[in-house]
Amino acid sequence: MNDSAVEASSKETSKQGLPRLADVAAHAGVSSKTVSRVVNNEANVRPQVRAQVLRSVAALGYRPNAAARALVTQRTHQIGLIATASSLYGPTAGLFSLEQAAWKAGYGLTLTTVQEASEAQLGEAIHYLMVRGVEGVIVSGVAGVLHLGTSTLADMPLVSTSPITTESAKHVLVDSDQVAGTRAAVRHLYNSGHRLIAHLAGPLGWDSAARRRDGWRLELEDLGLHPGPLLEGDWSPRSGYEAALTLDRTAATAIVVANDHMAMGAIRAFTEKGLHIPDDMSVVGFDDVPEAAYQIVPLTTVRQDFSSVAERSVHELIQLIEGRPAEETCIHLPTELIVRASTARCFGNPN
Amino acid sequence: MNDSAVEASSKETSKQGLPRLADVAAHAGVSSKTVSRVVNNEANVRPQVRAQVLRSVAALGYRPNAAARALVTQRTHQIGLIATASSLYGPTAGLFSLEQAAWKAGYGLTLTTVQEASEAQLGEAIHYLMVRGVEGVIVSGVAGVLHLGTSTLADMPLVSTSPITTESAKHVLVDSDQVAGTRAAVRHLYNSGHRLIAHLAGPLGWDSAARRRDGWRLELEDLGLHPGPLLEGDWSPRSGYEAALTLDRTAATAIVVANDHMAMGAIRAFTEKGLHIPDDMSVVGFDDVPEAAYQIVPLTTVRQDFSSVAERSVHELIQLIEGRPAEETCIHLPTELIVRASTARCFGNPN
DNA sequence: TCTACTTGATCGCGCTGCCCG
DNA sequence: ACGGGCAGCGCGATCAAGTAG
Repeated sequence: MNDSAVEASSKETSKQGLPRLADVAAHAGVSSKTVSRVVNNEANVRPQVRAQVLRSVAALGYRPNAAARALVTQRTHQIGLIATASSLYGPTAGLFSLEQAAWKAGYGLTLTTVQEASEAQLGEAIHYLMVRGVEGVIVSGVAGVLHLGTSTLADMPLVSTSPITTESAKHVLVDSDQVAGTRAAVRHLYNSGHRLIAHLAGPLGWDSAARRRDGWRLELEDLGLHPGPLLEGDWSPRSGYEAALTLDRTAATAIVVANDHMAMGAIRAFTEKGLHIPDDMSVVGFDDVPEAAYQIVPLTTVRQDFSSVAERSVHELIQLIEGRPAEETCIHLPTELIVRASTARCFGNPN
Repeated sequence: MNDSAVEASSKETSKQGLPRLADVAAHAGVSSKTVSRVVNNEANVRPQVRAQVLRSVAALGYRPNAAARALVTQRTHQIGLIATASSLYGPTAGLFSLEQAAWKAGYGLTLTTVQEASEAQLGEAIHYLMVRGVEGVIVSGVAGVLHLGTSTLADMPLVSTSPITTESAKHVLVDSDQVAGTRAAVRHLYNSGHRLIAHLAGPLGWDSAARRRDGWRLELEDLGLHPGPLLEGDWSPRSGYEAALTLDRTAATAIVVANDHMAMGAIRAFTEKGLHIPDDMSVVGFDDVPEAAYQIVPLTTVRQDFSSVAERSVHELIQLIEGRPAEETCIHLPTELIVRASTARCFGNPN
């Protein structure tokens, strides 16, 4: 049997039926303050007493009441997460890492969603979370640049994957290095002989989409090349398919796509048009979703490390919450180019 | 000593710097109880007074303190979500629907994760959530059958996508009708002339995987057919790829795969072995992930309506929380077979 | 006696429920 | 019909009191 059995014995009371500090104290024959000391791992309790209290805690299945504790300490150890309501791979991939990192650090996660990154919706979301007592906020996978007007909002520790206009020492950006990601993709294509390199961007209202486009353009310029056609999708496979259908086959020999799912749609479209991947068209995705490696044409892509972003976000946020100022306010984590079979040497340009 | 009465006419105080009920009361020139009435929309407040209080609330930017309120009312309007830590499409797809449904109903969502569906981990997770004051729990995307031993756990309103052994009027199952899903897939293949129909299952420790396998087997039996080979993966594209590699090409002309991502891996494997999809092998997936329609061979699959499952789950949970007993304890929502290009008529069996 | 350690009584966090005028 | 006083939810903090060396 379980020695820490959670069996409700007969005596203790509480409106919820859960045992309280006082019940443990009575059971252990000490004062409630002593129980509090033990529960909070304070010093200056005799090992004997501590052990006895611990035994009573286990016997009664006592758990401290978070509301009461929050009321008196003014601390909730809760983090709020604001996400855009969508099942995009990127935003959801880091979610559980976020929760686990928070959990390890002793924080809980309260989730809320917004439709768009307007100041109004963001403000509403943050207030919603403040009412619930969160001590900091992570904004993940939200479209644009964040504007936070009022002082109470600016005072809230906040980590975001999008840049924030508000001047505040309590705001930090943590994200993959999008620019470096598409730069690497372009360089890979260039080294394979491609000179006409298109880009299929995500919705350019999203900061991450804009930054991926910038990386593509910047690298091309550094290479002395003119940017190829620029298309725009909405992250969905369908939009990738539709955008790729509009691409003139003579306009590019390769395309950098802003995420894997649009890349899959694009490959489907190219295939329908009779182009062979990669011989007639090289395609690079972004994200490295799990199925990317197992497409009929395994996808060359830029891998993002979503867990690292999540863990770093939680880490930085907790620093902020606990009053340590951020050392860097913009943290870009590396991406990695994964070369598979959707890119090939371009023989049109034997370089 | 402390003339705490009327110090705060226009200078609100509180440890967090946030205004309290008493500050609003002072500002509006009423008692704090009256402010409480207004904030909680209680009756018996003159419109004039109500308006004045509302004005003060707005002027001070007052938001009620959730911890204090929870402490006294024993209600938090928080729902806990227990999920398995993984970025599987299914579990995450319904997540934001869950949050939005909860939000609409006036509840917040607290997230936690478990590694496996053991009683110990689940009990731990539920306790973690109880401490945080959740009034009900949704268990989503967790592997096996749930065993909840102790009485405090059995008393917690709980909605799950997995069956629960515990006898409790407060536990409800809401999920897609997995059995009907794979049954429909098998029937579709049968109607296309297939007689050798294999199954690539998810990890059979997962209840949903077991139920999908059952549907496959049951339909086959109803059709008077022997079940074809049964393979098992772990939901990942890689596992689908590896499992499909082991399938003897004479053993089946079609395969029902327990999710789309394994189906993609399987298609990749078949393609490598020189089989053409769908001519040499028909493949049916499960889920209808967004990219399924945009594969080079668009995937025939069984669509699950994750938002409906999520919304229904929240609905049922709130019924339970508010003391209305469940009318049904097992709710299965319909799935839909989406026929695309990965299945074709089997000419080996001209039927 | 003094110091170091250990324990307990009392109060109040911000809010709502009860009961009163 | 309307508004206010007061108690107390469960916990941690303060400070005083107790025990041993």
